[in-house]
Amino acid sequence: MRLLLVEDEKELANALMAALSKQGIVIDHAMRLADAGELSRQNTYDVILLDRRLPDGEGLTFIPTLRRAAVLTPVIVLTARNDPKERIEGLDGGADDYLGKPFRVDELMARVRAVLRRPASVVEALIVVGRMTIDPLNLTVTMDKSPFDLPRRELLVLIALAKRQGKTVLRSVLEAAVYNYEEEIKSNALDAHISRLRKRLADCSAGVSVHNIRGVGYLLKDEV
Amino acid sequence: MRLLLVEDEKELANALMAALSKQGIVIDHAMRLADAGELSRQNTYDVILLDRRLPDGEGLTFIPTLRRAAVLTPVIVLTARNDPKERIEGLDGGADDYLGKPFRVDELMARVRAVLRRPASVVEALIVVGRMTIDPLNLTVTMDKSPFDLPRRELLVLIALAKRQGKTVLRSVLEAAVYNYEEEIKSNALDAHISRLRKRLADCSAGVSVHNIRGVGYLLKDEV
DNA sequence: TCCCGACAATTGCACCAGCATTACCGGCTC
DNA sequence: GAGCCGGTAATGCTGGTGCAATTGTCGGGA
Repeated sequence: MRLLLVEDEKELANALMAALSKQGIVIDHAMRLADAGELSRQNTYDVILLDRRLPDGEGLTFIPTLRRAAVLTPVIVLTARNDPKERIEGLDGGADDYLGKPFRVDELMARVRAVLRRPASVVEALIVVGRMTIDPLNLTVTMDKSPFDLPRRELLVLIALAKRQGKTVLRSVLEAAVYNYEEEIKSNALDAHISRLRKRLADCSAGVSVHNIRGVGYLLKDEV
Repeated sequence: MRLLLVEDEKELANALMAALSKQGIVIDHAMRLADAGELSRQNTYDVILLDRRLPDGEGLTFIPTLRRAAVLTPVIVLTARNDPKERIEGLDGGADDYLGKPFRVDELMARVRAVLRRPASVVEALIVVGRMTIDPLNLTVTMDKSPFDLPRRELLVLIALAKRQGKTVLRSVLEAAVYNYEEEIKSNALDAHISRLRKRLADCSAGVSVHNIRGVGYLLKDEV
């Protein structure tokens, strides 16, 4: 097994490397995000262990970078920043697991094993629907090849719907897609976005429409 | 999303159910392992939340039981037993995640989402009957490959029947499939749903029909 | 064969949760 | 301060669902 450790505290890193290599695990060690990026381009890892506080930035930003490069390796975030809010940020930032420091090496190993049990995740490609092409990674939409700008929240709704194009998306999933779990939604903000999005799509005759499944959620459909 | 909560502390269970059902999540609640087993046989869940200390045994033993029955639903263990040793036991026991009590509901939700991000159980069987294809996991029905929308309760009836296609489904089982075990039914609500479902299936000439076995239950049959 | 009681099917009705739309307004940016 | 974005709330609307009354069907016993 090959593992990438992104961690700037030398002591911890060395301890980990000592412990893990005893178990036959190959470890590459990066102290900075830049190095980590380089390494991950050159090698294929089974797991990435990622510290959040790094000399050249917040570790979490590394996850989107990876995914954009179609690297699906599971990421476990290791960090002292371990209150619930931070953990939620981490998980929703794309981490597969989140482990607060200090931790025991054998717990870490257990989590590594748990993460590896999971089947690999999918790559997200471009989604074509109606006259639109949607890039969920770069958060862009083009319409007949020319850029199509949307307000941020409407964009997020559209992307969430497009990702499961033709299938119903639960209302709660949409909410999760549009809102940080901190900012809770009062009132019908989501409905308002849907309504505005619909109007916009209709105005441009985008070739798609948003349908409602009462009591369940919404779905995006190609128009016939 | 459908979720099985296995937890014997009523207070916690109620709080969770209140919070989660607001997010459009359907929750079934079991207080004992035995009930959990029964429920998991009758339904397909997206996630299982599992307490360890249960009146009829250690919760962890439930995981092998599930896997042996080829149920791949991810399991998140919730428990007060939260020292590292216990956590390792949990994760190596097959849990996909492990969350110590007390926890915040939004952290739980974040972990649920993290676990669901993997498109794991795509393996789930689709049920084909007549011109319809029924996906009991996503609660969707397609008819000749185009989506076929049904009211929620009728959908649940149809799925329950389809799962035992050609075999009789007890009236009581149907009721359990459609209603939370809390909300009891007065009158003949179930009959009404059956009636409406029949009408709808006939109108679309779906190629299936719902038969009654007097005094016992109903069954779904391919039309000849 | 007919009758009767029990169970099942159907349908109209009424209620209300959930949805759609729109106007308004505060905040942010340029 | 003009304009866009986005959250809130008021309003009207719709469709799903529970209920009950009515009608239909089955099957056993006289």
